[in-house]
Amino acid sequence: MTDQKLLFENLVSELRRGSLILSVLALLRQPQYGYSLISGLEAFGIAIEAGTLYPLLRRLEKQGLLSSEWAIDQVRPRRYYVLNELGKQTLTHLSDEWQRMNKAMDQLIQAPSSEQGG
Amino acid sequence: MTDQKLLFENLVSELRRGSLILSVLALLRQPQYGYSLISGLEAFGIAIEAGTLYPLLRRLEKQGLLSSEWAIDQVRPRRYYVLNELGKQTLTHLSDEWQRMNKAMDQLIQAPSSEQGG
DNA sequence: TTATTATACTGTGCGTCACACATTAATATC
DNA sequence: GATATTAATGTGTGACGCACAGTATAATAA
Repeated sequence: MTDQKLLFENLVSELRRGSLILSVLALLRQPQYGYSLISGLEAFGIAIEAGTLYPLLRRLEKQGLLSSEWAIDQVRPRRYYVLNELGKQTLTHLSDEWQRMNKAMDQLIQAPSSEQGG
Repeated sequence: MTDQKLLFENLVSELRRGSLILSVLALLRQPQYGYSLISGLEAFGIAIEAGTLYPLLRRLEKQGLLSSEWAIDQVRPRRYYVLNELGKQTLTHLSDEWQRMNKAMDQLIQAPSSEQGG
């Protein structure tokens, strides 16, 4: 891979970074286990590494946004995560913030350069 | 500040993080100096710390997306930054990626929870 | 004379992502 | 029956980048 491609990949990583948590929270309105989250997000075109997701889930649980439990009555043992009350509130707040940022970014990107600066 | 507020601020930071570079690049289609970027972004509702911006500008220049020069013929010496060719291309690519992510996030957030999982 | 605004910069700490790795078992393939 | 792939969950380390708290200077405004 060329330097420029590496640079661009890096910038995209950084861009994606912020939205990771929000997308995970959004999916977790319904109970999900790690592996299903990965494929679920991928179906939406959002890539997340297992080594990123699992620590993230633990962190979010530690911060009190999720609760989790093992389901052993399935083909394979799975640990299900789901939003709790604080998690739902946080999702709402973060969504609002996202929408807000979104409008700002749209204006910024689509604003003709000539109207900037000055 | 309460723990929960701190937590939320932290999550918002993380959310904002990805879009910082994109918004800076977008403004830099026109020559800008650091301080004008800060106020310019603030006018769009995007907060960025001076201690975040200046290292970012230097990094982007080092990565070959910007060029900069001092303007000493003004009331105060200012260092102007502007996108170069690679920077413009990068901005285009990142914007596309942003739009893509955006659609995905919209679907994720607005999708009724009942259609998820399973 | 003091406070505020304008302007640029640095150093350090902390949080978080990505990558590589480890582990186990159910399927699918040969 | 042996081998590969998929399903599933984790850990440890490195590197990167933001935020915060500073430093510094000078032009304005009070």
